[in-house]
Amino acid sequence: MTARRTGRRPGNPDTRDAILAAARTAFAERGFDAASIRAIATTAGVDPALVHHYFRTKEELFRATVAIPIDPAELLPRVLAGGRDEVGARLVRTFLGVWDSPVGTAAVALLRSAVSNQWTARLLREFLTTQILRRVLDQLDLDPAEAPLRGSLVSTQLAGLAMMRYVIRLEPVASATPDTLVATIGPTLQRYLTGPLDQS
Amino acid sequence: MTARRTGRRPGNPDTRDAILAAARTAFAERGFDAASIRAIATTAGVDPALVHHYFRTKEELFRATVAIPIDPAELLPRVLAGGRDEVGARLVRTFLGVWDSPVGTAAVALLRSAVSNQWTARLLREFLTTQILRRVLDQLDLDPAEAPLRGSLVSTQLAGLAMMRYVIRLEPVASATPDTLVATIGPTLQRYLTGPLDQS
DNA sequence: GTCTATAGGCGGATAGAC
DNA sequence: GTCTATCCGCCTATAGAC
Repeated sequence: MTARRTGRRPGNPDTRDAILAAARTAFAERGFDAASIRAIATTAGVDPALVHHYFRTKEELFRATVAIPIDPAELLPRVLAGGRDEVGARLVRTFLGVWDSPVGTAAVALLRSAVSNQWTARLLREFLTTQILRRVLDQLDLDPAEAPLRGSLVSTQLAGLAMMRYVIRLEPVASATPDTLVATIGPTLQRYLTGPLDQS
Repeated sequence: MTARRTGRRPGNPDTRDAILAAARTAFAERGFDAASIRAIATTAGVDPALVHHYFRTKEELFRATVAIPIDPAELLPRVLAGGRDEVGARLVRTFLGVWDSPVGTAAVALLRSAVSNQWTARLLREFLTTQILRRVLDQLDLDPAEAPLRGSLVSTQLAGLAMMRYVIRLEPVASATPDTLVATIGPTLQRYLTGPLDQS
């Protein structure tokens, strides 16, 4: 009776991590459909059959790839702490912090895949609504009648920022400094969250 | 020597149009990679080989699908006419008019494909920069040092709007009336185009 | 113009030997 | 745990008969 009788995942941890890392970049660069298990296995230096051995299906591999590294419960308090008037700026800065980090690879994978694949789109939509938007909106104590619209407006701006900066790579947004984007896009989010909804 | 000795496209126009229509919806719903010539042919009620007969390759079929119906030279004057202070609002309204129309199907196809396919991403990027942004920015007579940033900021907001409304279908943005979106997002574009770039 | 037949490739998944 | 062998499917594209 060893100490790890429960919760132990099957397989050699090193091999498993190598597959996960290769899968993360593959899904981020090509999206769910275009990424192939065979290519991922080659990059990881393992046999394709091993990928199935560890993750059973391509879908479960994708889930393991994107689900692990994003934990909004840890980040959001930092966004919501501090003055209510700077929520927009802090939201942009935190957002960029996640996407510019290694963790952002998983986010790119999710966004890329969500566009050409129905069930990943649903995954993204549910992640947005239940994990991010609801928490932010709850904390800001908004009019319940307006909150959903405010939340989805924020989503449009942040999704577009991610698309242009990390997927399409449109300049100069793709290479702009976080400070520039915080200064320009922060006020937009601020107005979507706490400003008037009709006129600027 | 008939009147149409030159410029006559090969093939039966009806069949050709049926293929084009089927291709437009297929590319819009599934993106370039996932859409198949076989499925397009089935929807159009023709033989797969005919698709190649008319359009040679899948890539040329895609080009014919998205290139024809979008002509910014016709729309942009409407956006730019009138007061400089309402450019943002008119830009949103025109944008929604295009995407909500049948023509918008081609736009969805381009956006969806651009995410999982390099050469379509380049197609979209060049379309944005040379056909849309340059014309708008030129007409507004902006500081040349700031114009590129302003243009790409506008792109982030419009791309995100398209993503959430037409691809991910996040509510309530997906079902919002044009008036609502013009009132909320118009001011954002207005500030990106003519407002201060540092603070709101 | 239209269709049949097929070449030639890559994909996910599985069974079973070692 | 790891790998070989293989099934079975879908794809684009082409040659050539009708």
